[in-house]
Amino acid sequence: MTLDFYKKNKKILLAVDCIIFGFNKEELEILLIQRDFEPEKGKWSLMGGFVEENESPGDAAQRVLKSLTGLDHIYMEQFAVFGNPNREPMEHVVSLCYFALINTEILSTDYKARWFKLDKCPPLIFDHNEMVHEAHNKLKKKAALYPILFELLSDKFTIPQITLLYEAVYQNQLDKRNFTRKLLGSKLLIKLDEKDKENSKKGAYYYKVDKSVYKEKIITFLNFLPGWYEE
Amino acid sequence: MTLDFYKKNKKILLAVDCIIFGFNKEELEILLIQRDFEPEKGKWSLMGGFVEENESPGDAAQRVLKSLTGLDHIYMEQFAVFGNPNREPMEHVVSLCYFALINTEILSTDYKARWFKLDKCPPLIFDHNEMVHEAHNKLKKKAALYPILFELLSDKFTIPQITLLYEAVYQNQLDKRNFTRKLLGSKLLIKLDEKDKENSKKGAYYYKVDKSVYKEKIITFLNFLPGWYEE
DNA sequence: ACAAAAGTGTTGCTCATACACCCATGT
DNA sequence: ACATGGGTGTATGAGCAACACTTTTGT
Repeated sequence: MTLDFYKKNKKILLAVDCIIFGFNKEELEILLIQRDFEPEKGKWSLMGGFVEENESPGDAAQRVLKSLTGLDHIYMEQFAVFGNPNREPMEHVVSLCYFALINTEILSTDYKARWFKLDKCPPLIFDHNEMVHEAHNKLKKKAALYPILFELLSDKFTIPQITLLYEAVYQNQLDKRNFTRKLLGSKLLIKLDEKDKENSKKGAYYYKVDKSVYKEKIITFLNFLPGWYEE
Repeated sequence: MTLDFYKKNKKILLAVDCIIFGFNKEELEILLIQRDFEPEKGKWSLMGGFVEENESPGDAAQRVLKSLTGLDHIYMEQFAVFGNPNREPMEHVVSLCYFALINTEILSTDYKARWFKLDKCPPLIFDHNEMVHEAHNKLKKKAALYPILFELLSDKFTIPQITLLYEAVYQNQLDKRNFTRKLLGSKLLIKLDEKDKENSKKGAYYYKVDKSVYKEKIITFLNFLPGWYEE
């Protein structure tokens, strides 16, 4: 074999597709776009794009995320590959799937995308519904061990808000009292002086994430949800 | 945009690289090949190949694994993407990384590959050393929650053998007494009548995996190694 | 008899769950 | 005053780490 080894026609289309999660204070949502080109024009779809010659797939995914949300440095993780030769009708496209977590509030809304509640997701093109389902599963597994869900919240937040977030992600009731204790025990939160008085009479203190601890914990097991099993 | 959208020259080379783990009764090993073509001819490398037009990346990885080991239906998992534009000198190649677990004993040895102890891995081409390192990390995380390491053992095995395996993977001493209890408590093992008398005077009973429980547990958390933290 | 490895019993501790209860405040 | 949601205290039990101890058998 020679250098021609590389020249044979083995190149294929490589795409990235992004499952963008957001949290609207009550439910987990994903950001979808309406396709404005064929095939499947007009149908809802994940945001995606092709990996260019001179970028890495991770860069491609960040580029796609930025083009849709205007945001940089989004938390993002590659979690699956969809590559059946017939998954798209026109040609064999291998897709690298990324899930991303963004704080909805920062998002400027002049882009032609719409938030959908995860459990009211419309039919999507190709195998995108399956991707969404796998992304949610992966998110649940990851977030049970790593405190990544804070990426979905603003800089300051209350403990009831975090609890609602976990309940939305796991579609499960939590004992708010015990969960509060676990959160505080994690040493991940810094209590602020301010209180949120909108959602209760007593008011709930705002907290922020201790970034130094977070950086540590995000690469270490934490196990926020013991006793939670997948599927 | 039209169908020409797909026609633009966005195709790139997509490869799969396989980190093949084996266990020689004492240490964790990986299977490497000596490259017989340029570039980097003669240097050690992971086994890899390009994804063809009409196959999925998973199929490509199984094809690569079979071509090197002669084995079908190998346990395998995609765990990373390496795709920096300059990771290979000739051209941009995006590589999907799979780790695989095989039982060394089944392996016919007439293939031009060699087992290396994980901690005595030679310098490899490109970013392959980094891939091996990430594969090992991923294996540790996964195996702490799922009983996948049995894929590395023969159909029957003793508890001391499993313990050695876990010690090799985590490069850590285990309390054999407590670990024994945990293994038996998992209900994953079926005790056989036969004993292995070669490694001790008393002899250790052989066990086999209860496949029905295994199928269940392999998709559910088990937490074989609580208190083990990554890195 | 003794060494050496397999495997069991027991204890103390941590931590998750369950739930009673107090706290702060708007109406 | 009382309803409402925020938050703390405390008892129970499961499971893990530590380690003493028994079991089996080749020499």
